[in-house]
Amino acid sequence: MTRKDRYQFVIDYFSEHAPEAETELLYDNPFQLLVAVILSAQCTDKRVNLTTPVIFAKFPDAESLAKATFDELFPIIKSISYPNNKTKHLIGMAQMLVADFNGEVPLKVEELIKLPGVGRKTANVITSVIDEQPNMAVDTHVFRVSARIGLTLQAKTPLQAEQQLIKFFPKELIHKAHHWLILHGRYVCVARSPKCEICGLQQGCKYFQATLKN
DNA sequence: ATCCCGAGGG
DNA sequence: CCCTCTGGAT
Repeated sequence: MTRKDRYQFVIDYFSEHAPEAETELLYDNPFQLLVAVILSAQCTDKRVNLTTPVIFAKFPDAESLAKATFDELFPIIKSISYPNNKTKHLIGMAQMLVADFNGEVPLKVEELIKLPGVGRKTANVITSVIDEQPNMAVDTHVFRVSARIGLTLQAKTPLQAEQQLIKFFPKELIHKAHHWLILHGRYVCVARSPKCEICGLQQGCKYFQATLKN
């Protein structure tokens, strides 16, 4: 199977079985999504979703979060990974939104990555989810699943994987493909003992074909 | 012991 | 390139 065929197989499968795939992070506006994605590093979406409503009840927008003190915010996100860093990042991020972006979330990757706590992956999530820009956020799930299936070849970094994925997925499907791969990685193609026996991608998956030989 | 929608700094 | 941050779930 050529790589192009593999991509088409994946597109056909998910178009039929997961046409509605979207983020599981809860949010009502770009600001809330940005906060949620910053918190999501090395943490489950489920836990993020338990935390963000408490934050937004007290700090509903960039202006209020910019005025928050460390000691006000830290206890709320204490049970998330890296609470120290994330507390500083969230407040700094809100302060920069107010200072440089009129309190609004910019929708350009180059501007987003200037914000504290916002790297390439987060910037790609925001621009693709909010604005459907053809950017592929490569997180741990996308990286692992793409490598297993054979969508990416010899990708050693998330950036290399991203470049391959945006080259082969049609532009208009990139923001959707991101969620296909995330959700597949979360529920089927999990890191430890992937559930190949219930996976609909067997016939197009490099990893499954390789394990068959054993 | 390993993994969860990573980012920043050296 | 490496390292650190660092809590909860399985």
